[in-house]
Amino acid sequence: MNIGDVADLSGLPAKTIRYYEDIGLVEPLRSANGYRSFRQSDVHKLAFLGRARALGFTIDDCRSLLKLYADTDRASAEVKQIAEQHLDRIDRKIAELTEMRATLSHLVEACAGDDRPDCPILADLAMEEGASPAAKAAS
Amino acid sequence: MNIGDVADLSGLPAKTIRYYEDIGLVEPLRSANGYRSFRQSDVHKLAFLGRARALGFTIDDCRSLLKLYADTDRASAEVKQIAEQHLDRIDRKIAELTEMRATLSHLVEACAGDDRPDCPILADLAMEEGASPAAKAAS
DNA sequence: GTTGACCTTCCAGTAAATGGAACCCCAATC
DNA sequence: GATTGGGGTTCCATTTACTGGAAGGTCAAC
Repeated sequence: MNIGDVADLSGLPAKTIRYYEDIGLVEPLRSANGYRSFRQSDVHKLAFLGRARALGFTIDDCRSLLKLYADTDRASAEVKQIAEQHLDRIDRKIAELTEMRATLSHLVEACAGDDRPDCPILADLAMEEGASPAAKAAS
Repeated sequence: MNIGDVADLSGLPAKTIRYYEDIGLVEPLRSANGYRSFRQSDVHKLAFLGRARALGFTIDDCRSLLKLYADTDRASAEVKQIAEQHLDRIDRKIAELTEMRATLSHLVEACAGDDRPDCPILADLAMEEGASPAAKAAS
């Protein structure tokens, strides 16, 4: 199978598939004309990668997950550990974004958003006197 | 003031401050010995940048915000628009992460995490028969 | 035989820093 | 006076995970 077909099947852009070969995630064969020639197993692996990436796993995680998938003697604990660590990363990120969101939405609400120059958002960023209480609390 | 002092005052690493000069966010003077010489206004600007970055604004947003801050004839609407767009970005990101989190935590819960090889996480990524209902629903 | 859709490689760029090497400056101490 | 230590300087490479684009080879069809 050529790269275009695999792209369609796996949902990954051809460019990304080439990149994945580059970094050693897949190793397609080559046809006589130099075209990459993908086996079913390559397609399967790429789809696996697509789903892992969609869940936010890093490429490094994907590498480990693929290795574990190939190893029928694996302990599910190893897989679970990777997933749990990723879950932690996600939770931390969500917490961070939620905090940003809270501060930012207070500021946005406080801003008139008209043609006058007075702006609590800028005032907060500049730590001016009279900036939002939230800003003062955080300082 | 030298870069080290400014780093302490603004909370930004010296390396980052140099980077910000590189991309034109600050323009410190230079002393005779070639050292950067920061004015109060530079320190203030850097602290502003630190807070804007902490709220997740992009460097490009920061550039715009600084420009607006400097322009006493600005309309607060312009500031608010930048902030609202950023709020949207944050919301989208949170939504994305929340979805990942949901799927992933289901999988993690379903995984025994012992020394046996059977693993719903891998099964889901590989779209094997018997993978989680969530995975099937998503397909 | 030439068009058009494929495919190839390689180089550069993205966002926002960060790490490190090699080297300069300055004050204090032996 | 030499050296040590803690600043500072520049420049280059690396990070993450691709993505865009240029220049060119391949192949089936009209």
